[in-house]
Amino acid sequence: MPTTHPHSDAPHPEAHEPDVDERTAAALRLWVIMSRAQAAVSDLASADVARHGLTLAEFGILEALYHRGPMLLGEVQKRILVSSGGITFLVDRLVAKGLVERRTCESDRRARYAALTAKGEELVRDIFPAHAAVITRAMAGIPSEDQQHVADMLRDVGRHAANLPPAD
Amino acid sequence: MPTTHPHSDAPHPEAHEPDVDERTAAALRLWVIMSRAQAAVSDLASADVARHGLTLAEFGILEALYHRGPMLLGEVQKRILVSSGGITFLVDRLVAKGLVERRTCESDRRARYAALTAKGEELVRDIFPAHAAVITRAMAGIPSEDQQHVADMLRDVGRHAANLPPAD
DNA sequence: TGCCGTTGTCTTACTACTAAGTATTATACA
DNA sequence: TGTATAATACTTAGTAGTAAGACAACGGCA
Repeated sequence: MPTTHPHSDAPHPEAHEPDVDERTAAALRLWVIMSRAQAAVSDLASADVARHGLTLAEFGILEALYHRGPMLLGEVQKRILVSSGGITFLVDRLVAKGLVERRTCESDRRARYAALTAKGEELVRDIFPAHAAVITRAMAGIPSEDQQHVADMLRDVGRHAANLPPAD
Repeated sequence: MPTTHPHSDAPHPEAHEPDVDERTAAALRLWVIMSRAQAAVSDLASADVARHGLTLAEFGILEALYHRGPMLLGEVQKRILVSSGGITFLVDRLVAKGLVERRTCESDRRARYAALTAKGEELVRDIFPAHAAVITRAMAGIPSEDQQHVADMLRDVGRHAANLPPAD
């Protein structure tokens, strides 16, 4: 017998069938799912660092400085994917919190380094392990043995997208 | 002979080795790569819809309404992943542009539907195919035959992250 | 019926950024 | 050398959102 749902799933008369080929439909589905996954993990990570009064972007800077040592503002900017004005603003905030200091660059007087203060270093040491654990647990949705492979493919997506003409 | 790089890759004295196990390191790498891929595709998609004076969030609403028909604001909100205030604001903007209209709900006088106007419908019909093509090309970084599999895994990451306790 | 917790939208105040342009310094070249 | 171009950080103004809460209406229950 034909089953009938309590909620009608007949399409609304004002709805339109998506008329795309299966290849396109698969890409669009993947794009939506990737965005949702990224947003979900991002929310989780944000909530985690927010407990310490930090933005995800701020934490990213601290972590980069912790693991790489002092960096030029422009280098940090490229790593964190933030605008030029944004990096100035973020570093300002971290300086105000006493976690980061600016240093002049001997060989280029335009450039400034950002470096962790002792307090900043201590903070990263304190919160990094738990933060890494949160991310790791979220990412456990992908089997450990597949993670490298997925990462390789996603890296390719990033490269692909970055090299695509903005419009054509 | 030992090759020497022009740029020293000796770690900076103020840098710290990340002391995490390989499993954690892999998860963190994947997280960074996923974020970058998402950001790159998002930038591309934003630039594409910006040519028509739209935000990505605005386009998402239009597309959802086009393919599903009129929806309650709350439904749209869940689909677009935006705050409750945000959906009001976004729909306001789309109404101001003449692309969307609000309709009252017969059975619940609190609720409002959002529905495309003729102009909105025409706009989606105009720009959706090219937009889908942009996304598809970016996503081509992942071989077509792997896309379904990757989508399944990422969906799991999203579920994982959403169900994880905010902090523990 | 009248109350109470819930739901759906909207309002207000705020925030974390971006975009665009400026000042300064470095670099390449005639 | 002097000049044009590029790179680096910063400034200012603006924007797309969020968070918290108010208000109205619904639905269950005594």
